[in-house]
Amino acid sequence: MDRKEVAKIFEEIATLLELQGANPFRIRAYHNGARAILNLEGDLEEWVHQGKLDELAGIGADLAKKIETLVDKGKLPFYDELRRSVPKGLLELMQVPGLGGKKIRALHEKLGIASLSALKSACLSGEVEKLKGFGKKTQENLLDALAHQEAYSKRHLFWEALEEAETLIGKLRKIPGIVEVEIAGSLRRGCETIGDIDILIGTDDPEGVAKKILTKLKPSRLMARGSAKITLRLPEGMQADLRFIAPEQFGFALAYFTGSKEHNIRMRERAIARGWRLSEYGLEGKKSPFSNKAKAPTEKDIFHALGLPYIPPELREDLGEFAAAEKGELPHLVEEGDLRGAFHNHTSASDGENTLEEMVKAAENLGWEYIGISDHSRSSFQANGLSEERVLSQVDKIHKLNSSKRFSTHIFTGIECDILRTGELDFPDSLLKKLDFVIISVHNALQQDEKTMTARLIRAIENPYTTMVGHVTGRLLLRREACKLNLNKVIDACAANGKIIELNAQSKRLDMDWRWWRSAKEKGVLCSINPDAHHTSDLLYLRAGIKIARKGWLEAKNIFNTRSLAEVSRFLSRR
DNA sequence: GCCGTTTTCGGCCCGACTGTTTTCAGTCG
Repeated sequence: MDRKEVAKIFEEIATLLELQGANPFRIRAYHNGARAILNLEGDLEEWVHQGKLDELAGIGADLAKKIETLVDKGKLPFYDELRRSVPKGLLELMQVPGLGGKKIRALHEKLGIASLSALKSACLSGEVEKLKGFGKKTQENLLDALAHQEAYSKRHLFWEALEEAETLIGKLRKIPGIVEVEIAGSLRRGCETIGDIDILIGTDDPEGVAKKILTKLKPSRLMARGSAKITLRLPEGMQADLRFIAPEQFGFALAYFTGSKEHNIRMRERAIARGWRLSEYGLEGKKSPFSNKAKAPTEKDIFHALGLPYIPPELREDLGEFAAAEKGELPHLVEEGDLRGAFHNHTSASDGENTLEEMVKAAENLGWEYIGISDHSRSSFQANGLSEERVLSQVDKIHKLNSSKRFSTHIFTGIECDILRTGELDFPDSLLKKLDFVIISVHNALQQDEKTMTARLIRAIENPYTTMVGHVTGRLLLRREACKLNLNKVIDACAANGKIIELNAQSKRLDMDWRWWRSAKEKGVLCSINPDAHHTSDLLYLRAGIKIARKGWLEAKNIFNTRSLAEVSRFLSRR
């Protein structure tokens, strides 16, 4: 059983316990346990067999035992028993916004409700509003939630949420009375998918500003409206939380609403250890460094007060940032301006929408020193993959363009070469050696089992002409799971063979996942942030790639395309 | 169920909002 399955079972246990009305801290322990497993470095099986599980923060003797049982036996009697004791339909009720363990228990005990359809009928017949603790409004809200369940529980791609949020911010900045506006929440932390957009607004007049916002934005639905926050649904369908805060408290609120929740808990614990109380409004208590209200503290000031250097938002996941900060070992994260070009760009020769010249022109406009062109290889016929002859003719064209000096951006010749089922590459070495670089990618037979897929990739990585691995797991966010793969072994193979791993910045991919980059970097594997562009506008995806690279603790020196044209040329010619 | 410079028991982050209540419970992040 792999880490994802174990984590999923722990999450389900937490939900089942909630339905049973268990101790909330016990429930939290299972959530934390799931998170710890999902984020551990290396192989879960190795951790189990070395008996080191309880070294992980959040895993104690009991959870370690349960993980061992799951990994070794593939099942857990405690979990099976728990599932038997809770009616199956109650789990799906937990997905309904507004329903938690206690309300569901009441619905089940008093009305025998154990499914979404039973809940709907009970609401329609008016039975629900008669229950103690429920009422007419609750019943209406439940019906509304049931009707829109799919839309309301939907998550969004980072890139789409970012575009939406930036448009929103643009509108907000024009509203009088707003002193400061910032994106907070998971979007600011650079998470790959986003539930809702969190915006923090600094103002002395929350009432007046809220009114102006509601008139101007015309939300399709107002979900909540209080004095400190409004929650609304934007016309485009995304949910936004707008929170108001006095300008002098902005730093506290920004830190708080950026999260993550787990990071915040650690921050508050640090405050308590120093005899203070930290909240979104301030740091209070005797000898608080901020008792003098002369100057509004920034996030940096708050970290300093708690004995820490500034921790960038992308790292605030309680995944080791505190330990690193205390040792002065926080990474100096890569920044947008560090990139000098990128690889993995398609043209209309295969399935891109723009010609070679248009792509190079767009790169030049962005100030890139170089651009790598890599159309699909012949087996990707669905993407109009190139034959050997067409590759050679494109290479010829690029050489002529380079020597013509028509563009200030240098063009590298390349290919996105299919990895066939066996791990063989789609083109013979005789062709691959004529190219500046080779990206190897899996585009078919994604269903292979873990062992086969891992061996397939490693064989392709060992080809001497391979430069880098493209979208390594093949996942499509919110649509298709990653293929079954032992990433740990793939990373080791790249380290052993001096191969680069791509961080595919395409908004739907963001692959390899940020959780793996720290260990890749420690093993000395280079990252190339690539847009996988099929249109000139896709080159901008690099912004998302940078965010994910930062989330993976990467520095400029870990990233291939922060290097100069001369350095990159030297590296590529060594193949 | 986890955890420990307040250490093997007794804590566990903290506030906003809604809807049901008439001071608070439940849910959410």
